[in-house]
Amino acid sequence: MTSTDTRSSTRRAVDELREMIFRGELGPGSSYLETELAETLGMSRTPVREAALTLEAQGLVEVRPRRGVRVLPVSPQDMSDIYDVLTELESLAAEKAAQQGYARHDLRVLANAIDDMDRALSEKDLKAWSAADDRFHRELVRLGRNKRVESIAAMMEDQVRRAKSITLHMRPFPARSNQDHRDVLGAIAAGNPVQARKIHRLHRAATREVLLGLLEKFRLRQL
Amino acid sequence: MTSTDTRSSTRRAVDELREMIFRGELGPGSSYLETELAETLGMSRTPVREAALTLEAQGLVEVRPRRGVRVLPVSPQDMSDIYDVLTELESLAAEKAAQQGYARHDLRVLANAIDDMDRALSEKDLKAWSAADDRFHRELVRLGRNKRVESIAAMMEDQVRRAKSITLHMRPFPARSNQDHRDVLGAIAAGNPVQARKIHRLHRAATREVLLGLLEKFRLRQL
DNA sequence: GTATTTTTTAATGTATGCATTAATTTGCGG
DNA sequence: CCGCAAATTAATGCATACATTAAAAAATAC
Repeated sequence: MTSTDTRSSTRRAVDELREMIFRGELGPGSSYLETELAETLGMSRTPVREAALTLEAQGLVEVRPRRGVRVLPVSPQDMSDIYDVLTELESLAAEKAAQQGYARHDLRVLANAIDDMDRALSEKDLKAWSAADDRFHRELVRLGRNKRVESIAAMMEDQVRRAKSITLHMRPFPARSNQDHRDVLGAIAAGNPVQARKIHRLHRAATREVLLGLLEKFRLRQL
Repeated sequence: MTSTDTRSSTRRAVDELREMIFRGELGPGSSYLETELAETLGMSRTPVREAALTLEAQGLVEVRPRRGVRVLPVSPQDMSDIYDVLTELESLAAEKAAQQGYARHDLRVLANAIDDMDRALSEKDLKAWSAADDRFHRELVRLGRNKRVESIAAMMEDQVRRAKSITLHMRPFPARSNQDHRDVLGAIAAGNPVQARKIHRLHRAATREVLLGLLEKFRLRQL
């Protein structure tokens, strides 16, 4: 574990800081000095600075001269903006995926994710459901075959990760959700781009409403 | 000019390298060692490295260990991907802008850009036309009031900047284009989100087709 | 007690040095 | 001559040092 880590220090810093942010170990809104972080990660400031710049570009932190690296909190407005972007880009991906002429075989990751969600739901395992849901969305985007969409969607997902995991257990049980997933898969398999886009857009819009409603209901101004 | 530049070296490096990339002084596909760039910019490697990371996150260069900083070329596939993203996000912006209830006054930057395009066209000044066109699109996105969309659209525009300026003079005279702009403006002023989205989407899709057609016609595989 | 200026502190921005290691060149056997 | 191994080169990754300067604290004036 110590000797076989071939990653550069900068890379390690990026990976570890990301995880710490996702786990909430670096609190949203709090600031950390380069020196502290370097100390924590057991390396010098140089790779930490480079990691901070990278994370800033990914929209996870803000580097403020002399005030340290600040973990960006996510407001309801941010959530709204991000889900709007995801809705557009994933709908595009669904449309494009339906145009690729994929065979059943190409769609099996998607199908498996749907099955996993069903299973997780029947076992009331929200965490597993959420993981499978992410897998579905990520694979859908991948099938759309647009590198920019892939990386932007990944960035947006990262930005809402904390907020999603916090609200996961407040959500109404996502029973209906999987029907949408099946319909999207069906439209893609049938090579129907218009339908794929339309269904997925509605699905995403619904998720957005649920999420934003929760933030409102529980007065979550900052995540 | 020397004493009043308050920007940090890293910031200067980012700005100057960006400009050099846009102007083609750093050729697409070519690589440059950190040392060379530092030499060129008259600073040490540290800020150059940081700038390179930033530019990498913006999708303008690729940092390859021991092979230097490579200016990313843009392929027809890239153009296609990027225009798809811009089409989606700007259409969203147009829709949202139409929902904001903007008064004539709020839309005057948009209106001015349209007038500038007309003027530029009548004077056959393509460069001025292009600048005004960019202004129109940037302002449209701004009016959509979504920070993520703003920054993503700016990134995508940067990535195609070189390619656009190269193909500018190969394009058919963009005479009809401004009617679309006026219609979008009209739909926003009228508070008609559906219409605004629809028109803008068609407008963008048309631009996309023209651009991709040009790349095909002139066999531009790499820009 | 509050506002203003001065002093102090400390975090950053940048340069530099050096070990590491990928890439290149050289040398050697076939 | 060609393929492969050893030696060399050089670009990077990282640590470190230090000047700069914003922020904080202290001192002073009001």
